[in-house]
Amino acid sequence: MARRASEAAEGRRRSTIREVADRAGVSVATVSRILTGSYPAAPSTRARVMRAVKELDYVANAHARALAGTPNKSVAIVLNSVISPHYAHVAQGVEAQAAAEGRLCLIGTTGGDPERELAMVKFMREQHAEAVILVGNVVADESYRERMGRYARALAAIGSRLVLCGRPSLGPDVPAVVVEYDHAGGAFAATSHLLSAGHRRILCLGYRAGYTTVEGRLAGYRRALAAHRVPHDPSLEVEGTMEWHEGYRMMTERLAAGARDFTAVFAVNDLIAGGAYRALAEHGLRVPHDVSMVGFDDLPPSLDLNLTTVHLPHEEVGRTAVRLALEHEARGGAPPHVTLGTHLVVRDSVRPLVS
Amino acid sequence: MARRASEAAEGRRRSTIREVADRAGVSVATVSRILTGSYPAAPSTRARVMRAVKELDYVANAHARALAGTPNKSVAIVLNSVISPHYAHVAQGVEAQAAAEGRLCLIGTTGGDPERELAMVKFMREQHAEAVILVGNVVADESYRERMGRYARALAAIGSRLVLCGRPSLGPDVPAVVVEYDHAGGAFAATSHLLSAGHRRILCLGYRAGYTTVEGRLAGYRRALAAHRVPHDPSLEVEGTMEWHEGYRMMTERLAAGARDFTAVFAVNDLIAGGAYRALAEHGLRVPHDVSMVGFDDLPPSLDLNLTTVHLPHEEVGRTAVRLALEHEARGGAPPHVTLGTHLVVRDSVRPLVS
DNA sequence: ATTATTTCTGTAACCGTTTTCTGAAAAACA
DNA sequence: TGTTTTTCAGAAAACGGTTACAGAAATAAT
Repeated sequence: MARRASEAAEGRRRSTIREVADRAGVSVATVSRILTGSYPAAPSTRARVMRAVKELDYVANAHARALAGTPNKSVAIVLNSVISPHYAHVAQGVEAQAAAEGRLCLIGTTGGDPERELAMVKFMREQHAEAVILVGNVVADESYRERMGRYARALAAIGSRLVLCGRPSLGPDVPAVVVEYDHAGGAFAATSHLLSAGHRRILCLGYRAGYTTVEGRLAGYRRALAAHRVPHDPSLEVEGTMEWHEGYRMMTERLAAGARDFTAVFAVNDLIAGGAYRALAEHGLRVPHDVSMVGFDDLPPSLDLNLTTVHLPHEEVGRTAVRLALEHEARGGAPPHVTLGTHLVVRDSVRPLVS
Repeated sequence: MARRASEAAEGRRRSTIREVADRAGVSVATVSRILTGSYPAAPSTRARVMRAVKELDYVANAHARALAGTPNKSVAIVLNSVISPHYAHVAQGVEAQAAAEGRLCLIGTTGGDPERELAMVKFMREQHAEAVILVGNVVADESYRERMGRYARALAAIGSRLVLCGRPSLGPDVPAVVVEYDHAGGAFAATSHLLSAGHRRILCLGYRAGYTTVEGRLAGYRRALAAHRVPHDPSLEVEGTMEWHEGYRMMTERLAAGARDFTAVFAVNDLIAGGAYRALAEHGLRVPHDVSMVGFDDLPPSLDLNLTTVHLPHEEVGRTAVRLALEHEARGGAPPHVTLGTHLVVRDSVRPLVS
């Protein structure tokens, strides 16, 4: 009994190409050639080899194969978490494009911790990933910037690529492909939409310093206000993270605090919008009848809430990241930097302000 | 110019342990020992080696390392798609547990195609994954069953594990770890909740033959009806896939077809519930005032809709899958089979029926 | 029947590590 | 100082494939 357990623990060796060769009565070279299809073999030999493969349930050792020449093509994606719908959609795009280009997809998460992200990049480099795709926000201090720069250059030196996805470049000395969204443009459009409906007191939910995507969205919000000559009121910008319960908290606190001093809400993402929506409902306030609202992301919750929101091409960003990285790997030159456009999806969460 | 491009295309070789050794004036063995920490080295030697490593930006080749002994610990997850929140949560659990146990996480998607799933399993076997975790539904015919059985046995023979996650066993001759949900139990609870509120005409949205999770949920629905001695009416079971727009379609068609012949809805998942919700709203019907509703999954949309639903421990399933697979790998014996419980989360989408 | 081709298969070097075995130098002891 | 023990570092053999090179067998050409 104990023996059986330890036997299982060790795990019997998997069969090797040599065993296949012996069983088929040929050399390992012949087996290799037949399996990789790199050279025509006599039909009878081929049949014998295939039979041996089947009988032994042989599969090649990807590590050995990678070592010997045929590189094991793969692409790595590193993100905060898989459960955030935004990241999930990007990951889906990456995976799809990677599969389409015959690449395996390695995945790792960081929980938003820059240290873990750096460790992941190093790890993926060991795995010989052809591209390491970093998705989403981090707060990047100088030490981070410098170390990530080293990694980027090291990757570039061996024909691999660092890709920054949905975040800005780290500077000219950090050779990385960048695929960004036009956060500011989207926020400008969303806020303008509210302003055009006559709203002037627009609550902005989800401000947070250091997070570049949020900062971009906030900038768009402010620019729109300025363009409509609406004075900027800092008290309308509420700080919080990009989660449902934070949206709920921010709105609940605001309503509890006293007078309702806004007629519309710009949420920096749909999750926040969802939480705020519920908080409003609990205070008997309805969207869009009592309060207008726009979100950002166009992820599933906005469909349920019938929310007007800014559409981001999540999957396309993932696909583009992979495509550009592999193209650039082949072509060389300066790493491309693209900004993908956004557009407003108008549903039914905004009403003209009647005063 | 052309030269520069081709130079980039080839990608200069990455530095090897030999180059580090030469630069530090020691042998490769010493470098290896210092880097793996497998043996104490003299401080001065150590310093020289570390400096060389830094200067060359050296990282070990994971493939060579795996080949030479230290196996490259990894766990593979294979799922239909990453964007489905359910799969995303499971994937998160898998990734978290894998990281906690010091494993890399390989990921692949199949789009629900059994052939692609089989190919993925083979592929992951080549990569020496310690566990291959299959998540979610497939329609399994006899040929699939037989081939997957072969793979499972081949994996078992080398001390690796096949894990079926959220789907039933393939039979006693297919050695696989199974981590299931109690779909029927959850559906029983959800339907009973509606029945206890006095509802008798309960629409079941999302029936689909061959999909085991759906079949389990449907069975629970029927069992609850039987337990309350409510006659079974097949016309109340509407066929559709598990997506938002399908929920919308099913409900829209139902309402367009004529009389409203139900007072409550049991959606086989929250996405369907969300779509149905919107369709109801467009017909001026409100949840829960006019129609009661329960969903299944307890994923984000249910929070936005304030939906009473069946909670599934998605992440826990992922974590359990990894944990059991690795434990079993170490211990041996018969592969474990666990069924994780569910519970009803009561929010505000059900009202007692007043007749 | 020879010779010249063509087609197929075997031998062996190599990919970049880890690790066992062994030897040299340094430290501890007498 | 000579001997024994301990520390540290090197040489070389794996690991499991691919592939350049060369040789044998089979076919085609003379």
